[in-house]
Amino acid sequence: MVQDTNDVKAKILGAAKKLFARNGFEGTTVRQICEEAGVALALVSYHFGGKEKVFYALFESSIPNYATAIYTLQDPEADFSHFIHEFVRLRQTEPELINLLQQEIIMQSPRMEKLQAYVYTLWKQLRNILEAGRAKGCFQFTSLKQTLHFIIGALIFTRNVPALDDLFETTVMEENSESVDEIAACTVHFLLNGLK
Amino acid sequence: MVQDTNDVKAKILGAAKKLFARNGFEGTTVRQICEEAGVALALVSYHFGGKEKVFYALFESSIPNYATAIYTLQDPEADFSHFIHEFVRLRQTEPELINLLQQEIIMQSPRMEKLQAYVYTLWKQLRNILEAGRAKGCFQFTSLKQTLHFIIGALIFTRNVPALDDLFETTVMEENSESVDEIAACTVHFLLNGLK
DNA sequence: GTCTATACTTGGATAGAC
DNA sequence: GTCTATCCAAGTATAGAC
Repeated sequence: MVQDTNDVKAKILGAAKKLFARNGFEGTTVRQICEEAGVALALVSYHFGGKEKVFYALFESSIPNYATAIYTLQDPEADFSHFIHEFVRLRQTEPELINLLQQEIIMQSPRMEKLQAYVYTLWKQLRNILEAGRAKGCFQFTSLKQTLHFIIGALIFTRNVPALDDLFETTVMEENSESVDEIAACTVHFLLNGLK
Repeated sequence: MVQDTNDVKAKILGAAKKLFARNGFEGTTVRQICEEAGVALALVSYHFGGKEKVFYALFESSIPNYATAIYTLQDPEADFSHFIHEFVRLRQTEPELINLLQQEIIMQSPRMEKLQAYVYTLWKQLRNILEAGRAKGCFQFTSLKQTLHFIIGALIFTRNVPALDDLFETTVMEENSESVDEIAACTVHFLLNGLK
């Protein structure tokens, strides 16, 4: 596989990531992707075998590398903090991908079937941490299901939401350009308190 | 306007709500809507003037009636609790609508422009409550922006997510069939702790 | 007001030249 | 490997009968 091939494939993936995140899978056309990527229409089919294959290729490259951390569950609070930090980092690194994933989850799209495996291991870790914490007495909550929904919802909800920007128009510049670690620390603090 | 007209319009709205929530605006066809509603293809255009008008009609009926509560901000904790209860009730009453709204928000769809007004008043209330609580010292948080994102994310994230159901397969039946008030109380508890 | 049939547009995928 | 031109399926909206 020569260099040019990788260039084109990467350009298509980049364009698709941007457009899928913004307009959804159905709302994005192959023509848009190719125009954004600056390549001919036929190349999506040639390199990937169709629009849907491009979609899956987006996740195959990024997500599996993420959920590799092993949690001992000896110190659930530390594990929780680590998990949140990792997720916030992923969300900052790949906002479009998280955005897209969120769409597919709430739509219960037919594509979720193949994405399920990635997502499951991710949230299974979180569930294990929560249960270990409850057993050890450092977390208190009545409904595991509700608690998981709170946390996942708070984590996955995209930060780049113009519809919310209006809410900050009159605010003093108190919190612009926060670093990943600051955001993660803030998130851990909020969620950990919720578990008391 | 005779009764039959309302019946057909209601059937179309019901079908559209269900399908939009599940497949998104772009992922839903007028043919699907009409088939689901059991009416002829032409009637969407006849009664509403097109697919997009059906979409807006869905929100015009439900959302404005919601955001009418007035908050005095004398007791931010009580206001917060009331706000959460109202939202949880809305989410339980109109899960498809919240689902759809969430999609449109995170996609930053072109339709959000017309929905913005509804959404803005809703979250402006929440923002006011948070700021009042911070001023009075009953809420502590560093970033208003992050905090709003946590709460909105936790609230708006759909509860009916098959992709998450697998996470509960081995759980004992600890928390099935929770009532609206139970869920709301649980939510208030979690989020209020996060604000300490 | 509701139906069937159809016009018109757009989308995904491919054929074939280079 | 990449392009242009084209095919075919599916979409929205409308015309016209009832």
